[in-house]
Amino acid sequence: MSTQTALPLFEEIQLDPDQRAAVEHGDGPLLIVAGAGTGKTAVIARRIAHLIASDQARPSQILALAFNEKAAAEMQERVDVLVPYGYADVTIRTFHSFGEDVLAGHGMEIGIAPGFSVLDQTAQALFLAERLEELGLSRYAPLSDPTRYLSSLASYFGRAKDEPLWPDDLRAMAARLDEDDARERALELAEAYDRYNRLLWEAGFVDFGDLLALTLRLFDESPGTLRRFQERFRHVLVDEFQDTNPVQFEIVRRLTAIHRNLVVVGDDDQSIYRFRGAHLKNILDFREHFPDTTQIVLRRNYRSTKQILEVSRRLIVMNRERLETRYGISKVLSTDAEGEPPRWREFVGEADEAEWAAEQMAEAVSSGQRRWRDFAILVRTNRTAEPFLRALDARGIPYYFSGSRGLFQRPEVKELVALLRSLFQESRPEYLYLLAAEGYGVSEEDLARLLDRLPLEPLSFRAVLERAAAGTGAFRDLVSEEARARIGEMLDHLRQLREFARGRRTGEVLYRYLDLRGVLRRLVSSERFEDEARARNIVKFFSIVRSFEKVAVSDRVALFLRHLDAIQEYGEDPAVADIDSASDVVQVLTVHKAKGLEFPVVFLVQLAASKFPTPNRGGGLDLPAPRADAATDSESHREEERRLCYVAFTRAREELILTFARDYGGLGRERQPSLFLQEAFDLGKPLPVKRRKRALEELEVHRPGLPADSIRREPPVPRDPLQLSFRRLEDYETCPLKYRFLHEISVDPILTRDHRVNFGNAVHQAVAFALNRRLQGNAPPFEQVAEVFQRAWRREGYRSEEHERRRFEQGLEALRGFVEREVDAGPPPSAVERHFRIKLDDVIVTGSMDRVDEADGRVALIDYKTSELDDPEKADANARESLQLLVYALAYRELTGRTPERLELRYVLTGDVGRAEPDEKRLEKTRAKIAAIAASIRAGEFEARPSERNCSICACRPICSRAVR
DNA sequence: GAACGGCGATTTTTT
DNA sequence: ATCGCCGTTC
Repeated sequence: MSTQTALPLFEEIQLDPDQRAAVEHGDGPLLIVAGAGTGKTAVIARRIAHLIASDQARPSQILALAFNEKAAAEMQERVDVLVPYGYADVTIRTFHSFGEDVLAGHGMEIGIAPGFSVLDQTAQALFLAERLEELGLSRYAPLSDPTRYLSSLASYFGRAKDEPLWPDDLRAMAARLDEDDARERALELAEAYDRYNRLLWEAGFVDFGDLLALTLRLFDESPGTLRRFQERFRHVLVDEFQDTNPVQFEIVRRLTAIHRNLVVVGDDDQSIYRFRGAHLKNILDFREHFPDTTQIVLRRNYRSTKQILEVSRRLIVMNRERLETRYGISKVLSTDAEGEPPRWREFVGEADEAEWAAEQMAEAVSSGQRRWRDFAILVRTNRTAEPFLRALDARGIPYYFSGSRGLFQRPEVKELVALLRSLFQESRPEYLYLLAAEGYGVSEEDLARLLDRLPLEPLSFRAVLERAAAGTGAFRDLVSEEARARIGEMLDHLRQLREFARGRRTGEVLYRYLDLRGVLRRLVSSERFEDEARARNIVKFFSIVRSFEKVAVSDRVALFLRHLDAIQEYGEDPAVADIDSASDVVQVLTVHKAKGLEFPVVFLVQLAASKFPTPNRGGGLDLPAPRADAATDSESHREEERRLCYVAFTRAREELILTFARDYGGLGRERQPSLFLQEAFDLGKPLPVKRRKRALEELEVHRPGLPADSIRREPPVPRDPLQLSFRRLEDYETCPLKYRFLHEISVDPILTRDHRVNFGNAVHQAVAFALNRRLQGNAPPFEQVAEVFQRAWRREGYRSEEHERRRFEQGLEALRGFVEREVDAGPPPSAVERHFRIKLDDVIVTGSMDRVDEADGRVALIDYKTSELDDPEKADANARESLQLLVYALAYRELTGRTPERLELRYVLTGDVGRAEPDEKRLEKTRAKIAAIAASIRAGEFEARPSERNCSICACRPICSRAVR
């Protein structure tokens, strides 16, 4: 857009010749290829104004579609400025809201419930979860974890609607797949999709995808309705066309089929939404669909310096799927602005990189050259932004970080959730723990001493806290004076609130709590930027409460908590609150979020190999298309990433600074610079790899972190002799903090037990019983085994009675097979549940082998598994690498002086067996691993190792402040 | 130059 | 649990 600030008399604003041609184009299809910074939204707005001013259309005959609300709002704003007073009823909408209107007005013509409601993402997840059993799933709802695929299913259904593909299409495509396994999976998904749609339909719901897919169906099945829309909207304009998906394109094709007044604006080089169904082919093939289309390429850039554009171009021409290569056109951008060439810099560690960036900004601001808001730090992923936030925090630089989720992970929100649960869910003492630790600052040591009492007393955790606060009897000197006071205060607040909560709404209860604690007063009067963020997050949590109040039959806290359970269980986690974008703050954004924005100075960071571009990983569920070969797939992923990088480059007006570090932790070697850095700067061959400087990164861990986010560190206590079991080793390996929680603080008694643990215990007991009887010489009848199983069965944790029933059946069935295979037949065991206790160096290792077979002079150690085995081919590898079996092998050798010949994992549910021979190398490594873990424990190292994978199945998640998602 | 094995890391976001 | 990268091995 022109930098000159003309008065809003649109005839007078300068247009360059190409822009003018686009604005004044007459009838018929028009493709405007608008490179970065060429003023495309301005051109659409100007064109709308021109259509009106030149009497080609009345405002009500114009429809402008954008793909998100931000873009629609911006367009609206510009049109409002340009159009003379009183001409404001141009229809400017997102595709989805346009579809919603169409369906609201005409949906009944194809049988859509009048007054349907639209399910947002969260509501859709809840809907799916509630009706999971009705979807006819087997593979995609495993009994061990029925909701595992829930969000994948939701996005699979969404992708299908983006096309759109209907259940019969999916079935037909599935049937054409060659491979049996792939075909079965695809058919299961097609069936579930069909049932999901029917359930939605019957309940009077539509999901987001339906807003488009059903609109298209309506147009196809109700020609009269389509006709009405065609006659009403004589001109249709589409912004960001490169990010539209097929169903959106089909909708605009229908709408413009008669008059063909379709204008699309887009840049094939900025298509970055493939993951949500956007198809580059919409824009690449536009000319095939409209052979008579006029094509205008905007080449004049009004944003960046020549130097920035040159580097950007050097990068983007590496892509093959482009309009330039397709049609031999030129998209070279021109500008008069000159500036410094973009520069790149490498650093040793990620903290250096972040601190350097923060320092650069601080200097420019303190010298008066820049304001904070002139800067943006662009990151590829939200989760890697942390070092930058830390560096900004450390210097007191105000910033805005737009994470896309994480509201429930914020300590201020966790505290509120813990409060509500402590009030109304006595069965979830873990939240009482969390409230005490995080909300009221009771120290971990004090809490640990209280937890230690728990197994000794017939008391609930709450009752133990009561006694500790009262300081009676055995509890008198258990906790510090300070802890006593804090626990007392907490219990007092809980009592007051429980009284207060009778007949009151959730929001009122929360408000009362905040008032009691003086939280709002503190936050509101604070000058600190983080406190404002905290306050906004609390407000956002309240808005979730409010939206629940709207739909809930009755707003009791208990009901809200169930709602919250569901939201959290199905992986929904709303974004943290937004800040006022007008503030003078540095913006830390993902590249996706930065699209459409511009900044005088852009730092694009973490441009290192396998950070950006991200590795191509399948994930998710694929529509049953004949799979493209892997090479093509990974190439098109790389091209999408390259476009993303191009978008990032072209956000910069004056300065573009690219950085990466050699070391981001992890990787045992130095990082290479990103492929894109090499391409853009023509660096040629990657630089030689050096070993990474380990010590530096180790220090990173101890750098003062974000407040309240790390567990308080205590001096190591004497830990000799250290006793480790396989379970402890594994827990420590997974996450040292998990080890500390479970085995040192002993939080176990207050955690809610997972149904898988209960299931596994019951099966194991039955297996052990049967094997023991066999060992004693007489195989028991199956009924007895079943009885043991039944007695060991615990009912906790299942989704529903139906789930529990099916799981029980599955267990029985598996045991039946097991008894046939291994009790009624086969060799008898030599030992069952063989306990051991051995000393390896200075560590006592304990454990219990499920089964030992010593027949014909060959020894086999066997462990029974009740987990599901997806791929039987992996069984041997699992056995080979099983830490558990390796520990047992070491133990067996220690006990008997001989190495077992074989290690086996037997999967009770499927009957699969994984076999391996223990090899000396692995045994040695295991021994070393045990020693290393022991050393770390002795040194008091309990740094959390949070990851989605670890945390999502971790029992400690409710009480852990380091848990992710 | 292919095959294998160890090791580390595990998105992006809108409606 | 899986996949990609990269170094090692044949």
